[in-house]
Amino acid sequence: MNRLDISLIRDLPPFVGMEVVDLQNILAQATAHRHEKGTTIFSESEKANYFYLLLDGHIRVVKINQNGEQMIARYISAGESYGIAKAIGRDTYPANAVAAVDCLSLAWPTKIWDDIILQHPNFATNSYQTVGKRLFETQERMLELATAKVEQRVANVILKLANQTGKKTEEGILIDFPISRQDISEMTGTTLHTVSRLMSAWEDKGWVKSGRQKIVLVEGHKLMLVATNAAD
Amino acid sequence: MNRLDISLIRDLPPFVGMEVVDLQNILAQATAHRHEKGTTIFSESEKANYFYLLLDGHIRVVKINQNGEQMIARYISAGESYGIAKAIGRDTYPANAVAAVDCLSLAWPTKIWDDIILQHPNFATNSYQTVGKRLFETQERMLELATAKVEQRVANVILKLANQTGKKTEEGILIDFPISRQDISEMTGTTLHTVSRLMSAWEDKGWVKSGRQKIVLVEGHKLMLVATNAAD
DNA sequence: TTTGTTAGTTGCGTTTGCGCAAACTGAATC
DNA sequence: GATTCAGTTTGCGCAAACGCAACTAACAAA
Repeated sequence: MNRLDISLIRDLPPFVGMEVVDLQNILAQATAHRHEKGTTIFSESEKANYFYLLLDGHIRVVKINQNGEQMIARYISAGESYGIAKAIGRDTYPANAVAAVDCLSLAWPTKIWDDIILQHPNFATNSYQTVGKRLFETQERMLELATAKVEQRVANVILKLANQTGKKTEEGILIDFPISRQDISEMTGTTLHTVSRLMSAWEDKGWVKSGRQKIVLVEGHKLMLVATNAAD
Repeated sequence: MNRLDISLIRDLPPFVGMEVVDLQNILAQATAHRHEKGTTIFSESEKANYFYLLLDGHIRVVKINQNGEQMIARYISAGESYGIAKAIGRDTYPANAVAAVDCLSLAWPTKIWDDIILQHPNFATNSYQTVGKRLFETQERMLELATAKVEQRVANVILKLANQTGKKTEEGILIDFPISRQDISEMTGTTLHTVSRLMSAWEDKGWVKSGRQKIVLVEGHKLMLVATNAAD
């Protein structure tokens, strides 16, 4: 196994302020994993043997119901930890994780979680904060799902994605990983058809440019108006 | 101020296995609060000066959007802690808490949170587990909101409430606090009209008995079929 | 007892968004 | 270059659920 360099993690939130020795110690227990685009990294209710830190790529966190209908709970971006079942007092994963593109992660055995938490209070604090933030965001999304119209929800999701993972280009802000109409629909609780219709309409107005699994946000403020219910 | 008796909390999950001295110490720092039905205990984004343990009653956790539309995020039952902003790495409350009936709580100043966590690992574990469970449940509800029909969602909510807070009576299982059609609609992302229509239909079939802010579940298995999409 | 208030019911028309189906497009593969 | 396939677009009809409005029922306060 290769020696991993502490520069990989040194500047990430969970590790700031840690001694070099500690970082080396933590890294020594990690293994690097490559996940090909489309691969399932872990599944819901599976035994949580590892917890992960995403170094590069994008991961889709997905919940599936009995009928096979699914919803994208969130996207994980580089620098974020995931699969941290222990942080939520579980020993199984609460959802499925799928690589949205080719990904690179560090993985630690879950059995060393307690040690790490104990020895690195900063890491602990950060983990619980992450969980807290996710709970808060999920509640916000639920409120939106319950009160906002499809149009607003779709506009909102595009704005959020552009904000989080957007790359400036000549045309506008490009969402930096392949994302389909189906994906958007699974984030907003609607159908790909409805998403397609909405996006076509916005494209006609010049607010977005989009193609196959590609979305470029051109006039963010216009979508903002849609998201905040400009109808009234 | 009255001396509080450790029997109040001794048997609750966060405190099991704690020494009597520790319990007394913790209790000595708590104050008892009475919250009249309908009172707002705290509001979203308000500074989290206290965290609470509900001794008696039921609390509604509510999120409100810009248009004043609201959604009930969850109900807190006796024995549960709430307002534990620190456990999710915040210093403001993430939602509003309203007493659904007259309530009795213990309150601790948030500034002693870190001490308690440090000195009582069991309390810490339990808190994080609580947060984790709430995250999981919220995600499940979001999935349901996104994929299930109104009818199923309403059926599900009634079943859950009956399960969690149900009291056996001659007629069936009574949901043990006043709950209106409006409340149900705010838990399921629909309107009180639709809830009323559904409940009337179920009442006609004899599956539930309901009145003013009262719901009795008569034939749970029938509602179960509705909840799990018996349509197909 | 009367009056006011809050909760619940129900009919009717409307709208949003779904479901189905068919066609189209661009990228990858052979 | 032909073929295949996944992703996308779009038309059309329909149903679920909403919104409005009017009315009724239960409870509380005067």
